[in-house]
Amino acid sequence: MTRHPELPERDRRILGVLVQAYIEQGEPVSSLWLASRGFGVSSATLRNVMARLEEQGYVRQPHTSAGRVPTDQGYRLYVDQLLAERRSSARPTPQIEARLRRAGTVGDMLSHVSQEVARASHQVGFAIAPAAEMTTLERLDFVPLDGGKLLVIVVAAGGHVSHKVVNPSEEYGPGELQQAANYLNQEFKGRSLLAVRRAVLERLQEERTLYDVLMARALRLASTTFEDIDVTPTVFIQGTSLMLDDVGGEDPELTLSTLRTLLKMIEEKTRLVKLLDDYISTEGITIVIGSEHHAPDLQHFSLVASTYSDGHNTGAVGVIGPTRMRYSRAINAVESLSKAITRMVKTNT
Amino acid sequence: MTRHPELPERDRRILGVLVQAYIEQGEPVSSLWLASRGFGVSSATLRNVMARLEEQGYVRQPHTSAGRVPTDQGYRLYVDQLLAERRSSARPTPQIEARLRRAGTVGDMLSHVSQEVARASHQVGFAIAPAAEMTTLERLDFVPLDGGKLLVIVVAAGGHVSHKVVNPSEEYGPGELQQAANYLNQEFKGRSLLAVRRAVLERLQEERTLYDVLMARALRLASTTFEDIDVTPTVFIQGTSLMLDDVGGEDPELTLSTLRTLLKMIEEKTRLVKLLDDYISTEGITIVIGSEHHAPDLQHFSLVASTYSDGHNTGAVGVIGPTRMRYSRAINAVESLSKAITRMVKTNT
DNA sequence: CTTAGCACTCCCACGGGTAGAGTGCTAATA
DNA sequence: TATTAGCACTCTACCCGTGGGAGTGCTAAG
Repeated sequence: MTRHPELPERDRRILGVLVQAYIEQGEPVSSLWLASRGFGVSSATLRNVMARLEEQGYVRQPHTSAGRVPTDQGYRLYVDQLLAERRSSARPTPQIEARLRRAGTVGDMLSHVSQEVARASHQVGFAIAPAAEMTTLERLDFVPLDGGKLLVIVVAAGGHVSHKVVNPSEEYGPGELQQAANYLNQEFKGRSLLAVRRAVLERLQEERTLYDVLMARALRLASTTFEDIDVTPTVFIQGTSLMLDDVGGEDPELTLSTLRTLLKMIEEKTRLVKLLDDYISTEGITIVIGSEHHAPDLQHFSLVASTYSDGHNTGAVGVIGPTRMRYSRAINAVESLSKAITRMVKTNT
Repeated sequence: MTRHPELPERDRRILGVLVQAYIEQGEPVSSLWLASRGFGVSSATLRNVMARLEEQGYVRQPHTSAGRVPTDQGYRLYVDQLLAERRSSARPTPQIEARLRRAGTVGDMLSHVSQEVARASHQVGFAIAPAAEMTTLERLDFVPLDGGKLLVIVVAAGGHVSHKVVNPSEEYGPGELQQAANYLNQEFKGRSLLAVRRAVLERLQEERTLYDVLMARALRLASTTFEDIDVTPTVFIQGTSLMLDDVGGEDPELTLSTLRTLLKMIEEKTRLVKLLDDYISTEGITIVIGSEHHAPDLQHFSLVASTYSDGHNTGAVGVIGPTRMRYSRAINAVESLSKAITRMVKTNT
């Protein structure tokens, strides 16, 4: 966890204070200011330390006669330190959980989660539902619509519901639809949607299927249903208006155009999902800072996220904000919400 | 439609050109510039006209020695003129409609619609689904979950699906759930959700209900289901990143903080819905410009919206942007998309 | 009613000059 | 060897005055 073993203890502490101060005040931190923070050394000494830190890439100067500002590497050390110290300070979640419990559906709950994590962290917050393809089938239903179309309702474990309209090539009577649903439910309940899809296709190939016309028709219906079962998980995002609070402010890095790219990414949520798929393989909190991102348009933003699991599938909660973000607050928010979700889905399932 | 009858024809034409120019260029329009636009009069005359227009409140000067800028009242006359001229220039929608047709569910389609209207108008676009309470019940389903909870799936006419988890006070066996669903479907299919809710409550009061225990239990279940059937329609919004394009620009009215309030409203979509409920009683295109809004935080924004209908219920499509918006483009976008939806839901139902 | 001419007003971009903050360096000190 | 006081240096941000220029309103003539 703790990289940077070469850095002397005192330098590290000073860097910590510096980063913290910059995060809070948004202005380059001067040696004089640091001296007033009770290190027991003079500003001159701190200047020496800062020069060293700069050489090593932890801080930089906006211009010659200005204080120091953390680099992404500096932030990195800071959050590593933060994470190392925290250990078990994992706050529970008092009344927020009650609010979540009131949500009717998983979707509702996650929508609230994204809102809460945004509020708590003062950043853009998001919550991602587990990928539908991995959840297990609970029940399948067909509802006939006008014009030969069918509404298919798929209920997955845990109360996830998805639906779509299909336009089958054959005609089905109402009774037959009922039968088909019964047959498919009986046959495939409890399997993952992905597995169902595979099984349906396999069985359609088998010879003996040919003898049972009804079954064959049911299977064909199922295959149209599952052919593109949504691979993109649902994403909830809240707090975008909070972004603008930072922009006018002190941070000159945070221009309108960078913000725009972030907003854009938020709109096409699929990108966010891909992003997280890349990073979040590990359990627990994941933090990606500024230039640590692969994508160049995220250079000025940091991500704090955590996975959650309902036993079978994993989703994610997190926040996105400027690199100069209150990491401790963000980490707390993300962790507590992620724990809250885990508890919710466990009791819910 | 055309208010402002007192304004002479020529003045009106000049105002039109002025507004158009300001919308496109974003800079105060000078008498000299107008003179170059072939009115056959000199700049001095135009100065006289502009002075008159200013007296009447159609334009104003940012400062003494600057050109004129339209006021909200000026924009109003401009769009009224625009709408009056348009008449039947209603463009159809060529390949966009094809894209919409690919959408699986109504929700998907509206999501695309909001995207398309945003793209076409270069503004924030939105699409609102008809209020669920007014659609008619097609089918009701209960799916038992763990822990005594129930997943209720409500299918409304046109393929709208909503679902929620309820925690009934009584226990229900799987067979009974099936029975209850059958009973309720048979009894209430085809009525509006609001009517169903009323009918359920009424019937619960009736004496004879007491004799049929199963029926009573079914009705109690239904009443928990419908007690808070979602009154807030679904809203889809896209194009928020486009907002930021304008902000850095020429328009000094458009500050970050006003933008923030707009973003906030977009996030709590309910406000948008209320707003539209207020304005959109009428059929056809509705336009609200700047200070015509009741809410003070919308003073700098304009709304261009249109309702659509599937025969029973009405939803809305529209865009929101700065008062200095390309109204003609916005109107075209909104109208064509609204027509497209209408056609879609008609063929879909 | 239109128009040429003209004086007037106000914005804005430019430049210089200065105060102040903060640094790096050097030399002295523990 | 690490710390510190002192000092010169650098850069920014701000203030202020100033001139050019754009655009107007007004007046008087057509």
